Amino acid sequence: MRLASQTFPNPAHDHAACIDEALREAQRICVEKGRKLTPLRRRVLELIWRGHAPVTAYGLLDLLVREGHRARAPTVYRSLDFLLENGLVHRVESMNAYIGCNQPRNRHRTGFFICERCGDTAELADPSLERSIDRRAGRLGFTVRASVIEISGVCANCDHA
Amino acid sequence: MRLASQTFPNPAHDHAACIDEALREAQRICVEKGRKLTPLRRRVLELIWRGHAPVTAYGLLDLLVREGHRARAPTVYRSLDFLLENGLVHRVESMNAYIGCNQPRNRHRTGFFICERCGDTAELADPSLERSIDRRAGRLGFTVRASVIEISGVCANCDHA
DNA sequence: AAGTGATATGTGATAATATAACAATTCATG
DNA sequence: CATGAATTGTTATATTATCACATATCACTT
Repeated sequence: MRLASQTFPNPAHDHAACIDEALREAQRICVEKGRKLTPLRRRVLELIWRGHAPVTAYGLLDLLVREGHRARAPTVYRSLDFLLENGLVHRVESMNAYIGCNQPRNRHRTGFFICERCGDTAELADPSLERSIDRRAGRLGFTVRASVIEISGVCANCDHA
Repeated sequence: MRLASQTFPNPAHDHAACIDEALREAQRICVEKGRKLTPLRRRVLELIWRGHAPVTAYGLLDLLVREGHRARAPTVYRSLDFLLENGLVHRVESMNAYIGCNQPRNRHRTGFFICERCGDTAELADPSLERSIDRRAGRLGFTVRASVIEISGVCANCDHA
């Protein structure tokens, strides 16, 4: 099973399975890397995967506190740092928010299509987009290290609604 | 004369002329639109054009205060809002910073190549990049409203140095 | 020139996002 | 169980951004 679609999630998909697979995959990756997916980190990742929309750090903090965890900002940011380092989540710069990575084994340069209505976000590695960037970088003599590609608009689900 | 290059600025370029042209063009655009480029807004724009690297809002505030202006955060943000609305500056999401727009007459979707060493940034409208995004959006049934494309790395000037 | 409404700016407070610094705890390993 | 490394807790603070309301300025009318 794929972790998450390269398109927008079907509103009817089995999201419990989706979360479950994301957590299993994260666990496997951490084991392989010799990193520890502690209960806290695991819980934060799970909360991020609650939906397919980006969540803010303070949103996560709220969720943790609500469920009785005596957490503060640094706790959340440290977990996020761990998850980011290990490619398990991405930061959405234009929203100061975080979203689960759907292909954590690929050190890809991905882009996000973010729906302004429902918040749902599709992450995708688009080779033609990457080639465009690389070509342009080449012409500039620019060495690419990281790329932020965040496209906002309205997804098909919301457009039809 | 072009407002600013579509490539990285030549370190030897006449930056005073660069600023001057940006301000004249901004003035013309405001007149055409019936908007007022007040002394404050003009000064903020000028400070943004001090260099070719993005500047933060509080960085601008510092500069204003240093030159004796009794400014506070809202003053700066209001000027930035005006300049953004009128396409005279862009916000760089990945840096929480602002940079002068080099083609303020085009309602373009541009991308930024940002040098991590010197901060200098090249803004460019890349039709092939736009096509890639539009094609992908089309396949997703996604309606694009805005795009954030920010590529970080090392520019040729710094790479050779 | 004075009145009026719209626009712009000043000012103090606060919200939202993120990190620093140090203490306490846990955990793997010898 | 002793030890050091990694993780988490805790307090404070830095950074980025907005709100709310007061004041000032400007364009237009009379």
